[in-house]
Amino acid sequence: MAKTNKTKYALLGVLSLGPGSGYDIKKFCDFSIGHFWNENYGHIYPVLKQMEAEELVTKTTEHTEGRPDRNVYFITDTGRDELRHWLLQPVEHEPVRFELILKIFFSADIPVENTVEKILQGKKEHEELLGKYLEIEKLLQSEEGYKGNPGLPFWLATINYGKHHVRAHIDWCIETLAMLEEVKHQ
Amino acid sequence: MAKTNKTKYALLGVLSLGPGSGYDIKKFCDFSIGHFWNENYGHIYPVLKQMEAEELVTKTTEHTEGRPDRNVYFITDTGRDELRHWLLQPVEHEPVRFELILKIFFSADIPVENTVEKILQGKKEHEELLGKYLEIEKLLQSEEGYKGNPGLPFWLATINYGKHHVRAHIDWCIETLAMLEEVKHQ
DNA sequence: CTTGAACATATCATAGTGATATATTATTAT
DNA sequence: ATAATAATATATCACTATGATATGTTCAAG
Repeated sequence: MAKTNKTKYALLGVLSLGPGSGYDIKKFCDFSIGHFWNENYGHIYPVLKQMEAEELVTKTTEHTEGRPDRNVYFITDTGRDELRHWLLQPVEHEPVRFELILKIFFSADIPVENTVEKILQGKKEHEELLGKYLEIEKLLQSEEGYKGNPGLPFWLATINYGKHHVRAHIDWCIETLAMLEEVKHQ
Repeated sequence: MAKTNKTKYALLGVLSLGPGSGYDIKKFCDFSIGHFWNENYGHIYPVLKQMEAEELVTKTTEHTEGRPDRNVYFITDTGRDELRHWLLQPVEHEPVRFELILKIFFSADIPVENTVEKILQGKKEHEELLGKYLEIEKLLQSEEGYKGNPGLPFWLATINYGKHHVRAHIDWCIETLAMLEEVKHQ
């Protein structure tokens, strides 16, 4: 059996919150779930077509002046069933590939300064991410529209996931920088 | 420009530690770098061929009785240069896809028990992983062969990375389970 | 004496990535 | 005023990655 198409379920999930075009979906992904889920046009458009053929979504085309037609997709009842079914399934094992750690593993013969540079760069990026997460968290916890929404605790949990992982990364950076200092003075 | 082939550099890295067959490389990946880097045969064999054409590796074929020929690959000086060049480059941005978190995000209408089940399962798996990492760490720090090896601090850093991330995940599980308890009693 | 793990290479269908093509409108900077 | 660029919108391409499967032997454990 080949790999299952995860994009399909991600798109069903997004469309379950409201109809939208491929472009809208991409925007939503980048803004709301981008910190744990990546989507790109190269996959969104073909998968939407495939989902239409499977009757998981329907399409209405809005004609606009100047710009290309807007293909707005709506989730069907079949689509909601398929999403629900997938949500109830246990999570599949996911392969990992952390390029930074791969480089560290093979970096014994590389000038320490270069490795330090890489880790400092990653630390900075993760600190910025942490700031972003704290802002989103504050926004979600504020009055604006979200209060009482049954999805809120779940959205906060995804932000909390980001916070934990980013902090773990920052802590690792600090410890690894200390290790590299020791290596330098040997 | 298409994505750069990361497998190539991973294989160069493994072969820089010593020659081996595709099968040997796969074993090494699973055993030594599997906690942060995934490789599979579907990519190893074709990429080794491609690397041979690029003269990054050379091949010698060992004939054996019964079993298929063993194609043993050796890294060339060109290969070492290419590896070194890649190691010095900054780390590229990597897309993320955490299926568990995607499911959590869309789980407001799913029975809480089902979500609890998923998180408990993930927590258990990560606790087992943590145990495994602590064992590997102890092994690396013990006398057996590794003492004084210039790679040791770097290998320990990759294990430390695993420890931090696994602990972050476990902590998130605990907090999320508490959140779900609250949701249940509302 | 049979089941299964280890040894060893290879291919296939499917899935995912990032870049690019195309074209208009609105906004911002010089 | 005008040039640059960001936003809106869809689509495709080349390449990379995954997991399953095919093929076939040897050796150890039950």
